[in-house]
Amino acid sequence: MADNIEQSNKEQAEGDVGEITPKSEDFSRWYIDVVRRAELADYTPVKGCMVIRPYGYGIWENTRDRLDAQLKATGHQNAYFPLFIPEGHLQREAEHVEGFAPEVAWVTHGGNNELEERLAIRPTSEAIINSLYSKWVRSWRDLPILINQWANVVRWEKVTRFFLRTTEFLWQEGHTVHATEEDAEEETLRILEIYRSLIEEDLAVPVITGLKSEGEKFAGALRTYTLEALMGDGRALQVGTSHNLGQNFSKAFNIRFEDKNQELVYAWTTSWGVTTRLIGAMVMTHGDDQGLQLPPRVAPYQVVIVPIPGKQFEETVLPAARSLRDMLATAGIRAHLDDREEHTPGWKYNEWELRGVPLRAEIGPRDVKKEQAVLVRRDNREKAFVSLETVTEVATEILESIQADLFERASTFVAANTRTAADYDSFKEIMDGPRGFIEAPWCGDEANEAQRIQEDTSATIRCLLADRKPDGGCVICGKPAKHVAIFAKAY
RNA sequence: CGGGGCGUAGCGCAGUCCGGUAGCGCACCUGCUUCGGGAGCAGGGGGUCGGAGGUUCAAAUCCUCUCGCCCCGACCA
Repeated sequence: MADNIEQSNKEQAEGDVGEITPKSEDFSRWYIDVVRRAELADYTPVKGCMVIRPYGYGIWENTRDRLDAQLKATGHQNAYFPLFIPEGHLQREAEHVEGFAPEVAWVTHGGNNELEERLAIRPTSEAIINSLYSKWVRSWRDLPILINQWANVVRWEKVTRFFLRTTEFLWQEGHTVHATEEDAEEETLRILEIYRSLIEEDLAVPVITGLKSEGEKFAGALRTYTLEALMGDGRALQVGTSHNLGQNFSKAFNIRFEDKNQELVYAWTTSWGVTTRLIGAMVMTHGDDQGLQLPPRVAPYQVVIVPIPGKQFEETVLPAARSLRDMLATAGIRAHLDDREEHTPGWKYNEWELRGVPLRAEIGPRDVKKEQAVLVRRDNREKAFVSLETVTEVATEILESIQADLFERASTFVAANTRTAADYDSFKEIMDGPRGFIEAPWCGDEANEAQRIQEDTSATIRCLLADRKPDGGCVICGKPAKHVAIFAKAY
């Protein structure tokens, strides 16, 4: 007993570093520790709902701005639809209601009066948006309609986790209407590619893209395309979906138009979304035992400047640090000067590494004399002494290099954890061991085979590789395979 | 929603078995000295022990109920 107390006192005496559980010891705890210590999010008095704190929200704003620009560039416009959906509207598409029913939150009263018709708090907006589209679409000349909405949605989840699954979350949802099936399919794939570039190039999170199986597709969709990322604990995380809804919703909501042949026909619709879950994916992909690691393109601060105190601090070092900040800002770099007097430089180094700032600039009395700054990378701690004359160019280059290296490192991990399984025994062995992605041929039998594999191994079909032809028999039953599937245990 | 664990100062915990005026480290406040990898000394402030009932002269501690969080399983971005 005395030993335990001594032990715990010793650990405490070593400082705050121990506040983050090592990644290898307990991945889930590590994730929660990083999210809280980096001040991305915190718990609230509302069960299942988190607050996204300014630093975390800054990441979301940068992510959002990048995606928004891409959507605008491809002809989409933003709009805003009601938070409430009348119950009758939600029920118009049968599969859709059934899919979402268990997780809808209902408004039953306005003030003290019970409502005649309950209002759903949107779990997604197909129902409300498509009902309006039916008013707006008359002629082929009205198409396509390309609308996106940035909004919050609510899904009554039983188990929640910061960013990955919360009762309320932020997202964008695009809803488009097209004249032909080909146009709708083209839109669905165009968005998939925009998502891929956002997630891989801006968030530096590698993904596998593909088609959802019938059992996993969006409720009411004809086809669902997905982007799947692999987390450090060997589990897959769906980070975006793009749905070709076919004519299911246009029929349910009566979206018809007169085509060039003067025929009244149903339109083709799509919907697609990414959420604040992207932040969780990024944390888990790049973080380490020191804490968070942010890709420069979405980091709220790309460079943090830590001035080193000494004699004549106010007269020499501090002005130099301010001027460095201004130079970086002028060059378009998001730079933050940490001029707090209550912390030592060493403390600040640790703090900003924990918060994932990609690049640190130190400037002290010696640097002022030499007219230089010291640049230190968060990812590998590589140090560079750089003349103030070229510091913005060098910093820009290093940030680009960090962006590329983060993606590279993550890709190496995914490649090392993507395995093929020739037979069911080796499949089970992988899922018992390191998990990760398993690529294997699959016969397409949902009811029996896909369920069996989940019961046996807890893996599910994450996606079907659209451009790959299977050779050999189904990994589960041995019957002729129809698809090459990616299996994994999902979040 | 089932199984397990945890709620004591901002954070991490001890104290609970065996009831008796709530403690430690870090953080915070004041002052001085410091500052190139989580500074030192001195002084100081802060807690309805998750919540509600109950037992008792007396409850963080015992009993009942309840809420929240975490982990593992079944459903979802």
